[in-house]
Amino acid sequence: MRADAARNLEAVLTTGARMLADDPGASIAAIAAEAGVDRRTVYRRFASREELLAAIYEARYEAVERVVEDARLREAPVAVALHRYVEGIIGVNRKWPVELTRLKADEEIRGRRDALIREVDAFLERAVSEGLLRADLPVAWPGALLPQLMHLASQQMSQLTAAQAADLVVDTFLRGLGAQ
Amino acid sequence: MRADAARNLEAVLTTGARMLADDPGASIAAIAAEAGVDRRTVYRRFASREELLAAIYEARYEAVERVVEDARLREAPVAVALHRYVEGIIGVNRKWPVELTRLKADEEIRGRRDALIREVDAFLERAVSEGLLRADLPVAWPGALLPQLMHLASQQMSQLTAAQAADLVVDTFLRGLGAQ
DNA sequence: TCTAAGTGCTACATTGATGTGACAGATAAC
DNA sequence: GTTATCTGTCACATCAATGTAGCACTTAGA
Repeated sequence: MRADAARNLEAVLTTGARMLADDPGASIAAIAAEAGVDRRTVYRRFASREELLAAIYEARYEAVERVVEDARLREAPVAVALHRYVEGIIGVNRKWPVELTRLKADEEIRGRRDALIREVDAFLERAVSEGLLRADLPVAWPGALLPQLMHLASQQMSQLTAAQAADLVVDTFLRGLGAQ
Repeated sequence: MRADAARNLEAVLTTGARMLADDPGASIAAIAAEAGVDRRTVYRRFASREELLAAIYEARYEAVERVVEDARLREAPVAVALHRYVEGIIGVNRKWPVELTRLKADEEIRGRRDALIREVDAFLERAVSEGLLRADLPVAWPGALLPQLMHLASQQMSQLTAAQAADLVVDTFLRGLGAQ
């Protein structure tokens, strides 16, 4: 692929992620314009809107999978792994802010998503069994809360670096906002 | 208004809130079908899609305002007011799960929204000054976190009553998920 | 029972987004 | 400088959703 074509492709993907996160109904024309290319150029790369979305999700998943791998959720000390995971995901959220839940579930993507969820769930169970997390709460709660916290910090605390935002998220996750 | 018309109107509003929360691009035809009425019936009540959305937002705002009022955020003991507020909002979230942020900001609605935010922010400041909340975190953080927590509990913990979900939210908000 | 209010249905015009075709011009890579 | 690649533009077909119209039918409320 020619270098300018690669640049345009990258611009379309990241711009698309940003705009679709803001408005899931954003048109391809609007995304193309914002990315500085013609609508037709997008259609040359992606046969349909569906395919563009899939490519964006794919890009995000790849980034998330790399973060999970680097965090070594199975072996590293839980506190260390947690912080590394959170910091990594905040970075991903900022580059690929697209919301995944409304995905029309390509079978293969769904499988990868489930695998990631299982990985993180297993990690959280380890955190409970090693005494980092409380054991007196609904099992689904930590796994649901953590992504929300990371999402929130990624968006609202945009003046913080990913590392600082991760400090805040981990601190909030473990200690809450109550005094003492 | 005739009683059956009022029933239909109510069904359109609540069904619309539910479907739009799930998919912001849901068509009026789909909402009408799900609510068990004809598309044309919706257009008789609301001149445009815009107006239907405004009516749904309006309904949600009214419910939120009632909750804020009942919680007596200015006078009641902070711990009591917090729990009452959280429980009330979780109830509202469940009846009117629509996401407000993407609203096209009718001027009057925007004003009411800002007033609500100010009210809650002032309450959270009081909670800090009375020693319920930590003072060593970014000021915007608690105000951003609390709605997310309530949203999460409303959706994910659907098996809990509003009161139980509020217990969970308040406990998480104040203590976090860390052991000890 | 009567009547006005409300609804469902069929049909139609309009708009905006999607997706495709052909071609001339630009530019990265050699 | 040459060439294969990539792009922008004009044009067109299609499709789904929005919004409107008239008419026959149903039903709540007196």
